[in-house]
Amino acid sequence: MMMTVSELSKSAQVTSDAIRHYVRIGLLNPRRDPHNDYKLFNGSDIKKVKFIRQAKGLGFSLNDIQEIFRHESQGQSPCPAVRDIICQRIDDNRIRLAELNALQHRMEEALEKWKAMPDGEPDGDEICHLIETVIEPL
Amino acid sequence: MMMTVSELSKSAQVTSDAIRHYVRIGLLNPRRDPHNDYKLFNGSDIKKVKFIRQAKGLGFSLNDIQEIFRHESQGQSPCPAVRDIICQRIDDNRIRLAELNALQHRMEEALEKWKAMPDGEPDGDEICHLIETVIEPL
DNA sequence: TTGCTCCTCACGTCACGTGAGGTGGC
DNA sequence: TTGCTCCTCACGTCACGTGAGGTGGC
Repeated sequence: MMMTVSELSKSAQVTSDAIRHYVRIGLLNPRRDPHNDYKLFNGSDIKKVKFIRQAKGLGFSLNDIQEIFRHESQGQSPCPAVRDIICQRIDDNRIRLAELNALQHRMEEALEKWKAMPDGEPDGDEICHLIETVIEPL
Repeated sequence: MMMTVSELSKSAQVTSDAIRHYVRIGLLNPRRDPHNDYKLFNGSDIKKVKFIRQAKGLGFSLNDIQEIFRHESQGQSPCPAVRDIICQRIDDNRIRLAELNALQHRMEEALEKWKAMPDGEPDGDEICHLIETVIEPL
């Protein structure tokens, strides 16, 4: 049951370009049709791509996933690394969320403040008074 | 009052690499010392870099800022474009925040669930049962 | 011959950071 | 000569998307 790029992409619900990308970086290693050099995937590749989707949905990067696959191919349990990585991603994302929330507040406050302000014409002194009147985040 | 890269970077509170990057993409156009080819900035460049910092803090990209500078150099008010851009960024960021919040919940739920689960050894069937037992986001 | 899918480069994205290799002034 | 700052490439980051130019099978 060998399949081509587009067949795999349909089975696993990702784009063909994503599949090609995964091959490029070594996440998938399909055999080749000796006649036309087409990539040939098997059932294990479907499982891998579905796994990639799940792991990405949990915040794992393709590099993280590479490492999980390496553990597996060496007969080691990836689970300890997986627990470590997700803890790191949770912390990272908490910081990211705080930053983006702060940004959202700054943007909304600015927009509100600007409602009462006219557009300014360039006067050689200010670049854009709307932006320059906003209090700095730091 | 001409200044070098590092002098400007100190006055404007950004790294020298950032200054060099802004020159590279044309946000700044310093004169050159004919003797040693050093970049020479003036007072207007300090104002520009400070403006860049403020605009970035409000969610504007360097491309957005390029456009604001273009308006200004053509004697047009950048304000209408600035209002449009920030509305777009507010909407974009709202979506991004919702995504990252959902991701945070998924990650925290997974970590919680995994506390009651043992590490698994590779069995040729599963890649990592921790990840594979998590419900998919879609 | 026409369509469809497949292939491989190679560049673009965003805002820098980071070597590598070399220069001018004290 | 030694240190310090400056300079210009040019690559790396993250996960693909997007042409460009070409091939095999119906």
